[in-house]
Amino acid sequence: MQKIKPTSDARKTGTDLVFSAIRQTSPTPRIDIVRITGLSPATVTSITADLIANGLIEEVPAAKTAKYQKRGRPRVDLKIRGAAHLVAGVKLTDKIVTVIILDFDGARISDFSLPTEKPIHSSLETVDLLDDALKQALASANLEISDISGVGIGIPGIVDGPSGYVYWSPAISDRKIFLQDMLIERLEVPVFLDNDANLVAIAEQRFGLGREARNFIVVSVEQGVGMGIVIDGKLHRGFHGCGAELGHTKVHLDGALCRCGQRGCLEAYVGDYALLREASTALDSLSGKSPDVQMDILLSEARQGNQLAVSIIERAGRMFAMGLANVVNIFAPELIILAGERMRYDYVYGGEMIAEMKKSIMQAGAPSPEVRVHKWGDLMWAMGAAAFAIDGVSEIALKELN
Amino acid sequence: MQKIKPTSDARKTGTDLVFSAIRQTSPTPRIDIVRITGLSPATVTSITADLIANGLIEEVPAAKTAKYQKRGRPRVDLKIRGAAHLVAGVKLTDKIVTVIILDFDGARISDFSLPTEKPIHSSLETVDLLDDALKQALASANLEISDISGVGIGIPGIVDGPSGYVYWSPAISDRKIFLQDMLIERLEVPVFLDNDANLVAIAEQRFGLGREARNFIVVSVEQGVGMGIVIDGKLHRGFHGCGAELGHTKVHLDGALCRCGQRGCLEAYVGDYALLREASTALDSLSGKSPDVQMDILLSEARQGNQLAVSIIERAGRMFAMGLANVVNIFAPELIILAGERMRYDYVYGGEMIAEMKKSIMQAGAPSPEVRVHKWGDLMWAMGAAAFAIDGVSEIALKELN
DNA sequence: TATTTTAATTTGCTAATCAAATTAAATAAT
DNA sequence: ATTATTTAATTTGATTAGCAAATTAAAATA
Repeated sequence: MQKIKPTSDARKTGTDLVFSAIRQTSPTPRIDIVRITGLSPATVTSITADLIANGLIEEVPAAKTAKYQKRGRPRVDLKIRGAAHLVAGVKLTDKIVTVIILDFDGARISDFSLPTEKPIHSSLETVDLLDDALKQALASANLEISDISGVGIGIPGIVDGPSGYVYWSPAISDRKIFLQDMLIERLEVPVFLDNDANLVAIAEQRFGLGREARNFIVVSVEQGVGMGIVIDGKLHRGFHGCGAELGHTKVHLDGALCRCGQRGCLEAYVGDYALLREASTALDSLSGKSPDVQMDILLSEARQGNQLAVSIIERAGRMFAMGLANVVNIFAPELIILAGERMRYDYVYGGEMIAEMKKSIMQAGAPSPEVRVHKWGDLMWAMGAAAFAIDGVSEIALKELN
Repeated sequence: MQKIKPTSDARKTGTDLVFSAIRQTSPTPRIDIVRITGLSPATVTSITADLIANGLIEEVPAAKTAKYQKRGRPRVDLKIRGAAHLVAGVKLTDKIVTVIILDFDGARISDFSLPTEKPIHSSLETVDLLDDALKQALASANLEISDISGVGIGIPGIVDGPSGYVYWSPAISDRKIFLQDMLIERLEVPVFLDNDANLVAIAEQRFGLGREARNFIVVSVEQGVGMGIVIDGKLHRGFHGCGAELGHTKVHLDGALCRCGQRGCLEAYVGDYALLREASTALDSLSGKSPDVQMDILLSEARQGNQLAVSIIERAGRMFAMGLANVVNIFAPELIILAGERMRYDYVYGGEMIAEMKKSIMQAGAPSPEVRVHKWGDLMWAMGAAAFAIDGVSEIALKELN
């Protein structure tokens, strides 16, 4: 006759609910938490007291900008207690290792970067490299490894996030490595590893434009085209844990050759090397220059109206629109975030591309997603890694909270 | 100091957990439910007693095929009590309305179909038509509408499942209609409306190949190409509630014209009309025949080795593979179910297509999804609608369980 | 100074759930 | 046949997450 509730692991406890509500709306009074979580005021009082006692959150006596509160007992805002933990976020690319140190509330403590000596390292060298970069970053901020509660690491390639297993990465010479385990052993702190594009999505969710959306995708362009998918507030990684491969989505049957060996991949039309491949046969001015310079030339030629350059860029934009439209047709997010640091990818982020994409969505009256461009600074990727670490550390902290 | 759990709506209560565990593993003893749900034996006893008392489940004294149980008190299997409720599933197409009646356990009670007089109806006529078909189906099984606890209805087009709002359907002349509300008013039973492809996915999840998977996609081919996505055991509908549009995924920039008005849609390469469009310019034998007959001719020509027919079919298969690979690259499901009734779509379901698709997935060592073909009978679509109704009725029943 | 208003806390209870002990129903061992 | 063993299910008694209702807190307004 009696009714029953479970204590199963997957389900969120009240404490988790409250904590993530606070994290989402940062300085927020208890009544708002009541509204967000649906818990009773009594319960919220009890839980928040517990969290404060454990140092995970704190009251900020300064009430919020008066706003709609005219009279009555003033609200007391709650926020994540930054001092509770420090985390590091590390981004590995072929050229540079970037490290950022954030407090538990996401405030930047310091950042650091270290150029790599060569583009590809073995897994052992990678561990050395990351260890080295982290230690230097800590030293420059007068910190020690023991001050850090967790390290998030984003690397390009095919990575199984939950297990920290790397199938393949363009920055690492060997394949199928348990990189997370190797790093945990070396660094002696909790390490959270994932594909870099996934981590950018987490950064958008925590600190960026994804704070209010529960279903969105983040497309990030660096060398390749990366994508992170957030469904129902949760990063979707697919069953093998590796997330999505927008760059290797096919946009043309038997199309252009991609560096992955397949044909017709989106990346083979919009990646730097793909553009230069076309441009080099048409623009003499490129010969002998480095790829970066070549790209600059191509883009400035296009801006100045060189028809050839324009047509190359335009086609890339249209292909990109097509790839994006496919994601929308399949997934129907409420929001698409185009996140990136480089202004030079104008052709990708431009209004024309977005218009083209919207034209390619099967609509028949259903609302189409909002598209927003987020031009982060160059620490975007490391921020994502750090955000991931904060998530991981939070989980541990809440579990230990007993 | 005290720890707190929520009663929020979204979260599953123990009763929900137990009920869905039983539904998934059908005749199953209590200890297995203990293992599946993680609840304690005491709790399972209590909850199942409650469910039995309310008539939603029942004990089946005949123990399971002895198997691994050597001695000890014999297990008592539990299953959904079929007699608890009856539901109807209705599938609307331009040619026919199919109705199936299932009991609460998914056993077929009867089925019925009614050809439509014209391919497109107004929304009011559609309500009449569905009402009529349902009533006739009930009559033929000696049932009345009051015997039915819910009706699931699958229609093609852009449908917001949760709200039962139809943006557009090829079978209905007017747009933007609150069809579910209209039907509830007319039929006076709970009505659950959704896109037909989504409902096939639910059927696979409940009765078919998706019973053991938590992340899978179901691709169903009828006139168009439909897809249902199940993520984490839940149907993914996207934020506008309309599910995925695989058929209007773009596989060619500025490609073939689709009946949706856009260019390069997958459907414009693999749909019947697309194949016939090509074939009619090349195969004289087609002229003057009806589309169905034309398709039969085309396919039999291809089987007999007519190179022209073969090349048309082959290209469609490759395009299909490309569209499917894109879904895999984006979603990474563990299982792809190709569900359909018609043998004639061999070219779609064939091993070559699957091989082609697997070649087009970005892998680098990550496991690729299993592909399974499920050739249902012609009641597949109605079964899906009925499965959806069972879900809906279950939810209501559990909520009322006080 | 009293009243109103809103936020937060306290108090006391309810119900979901579990741990541990017990009973049930079978097989295996003596 | 009787007893021991094994596994399934139930009962008993406690625990605790969470709520409703009452209370206190801290402000603005009358």
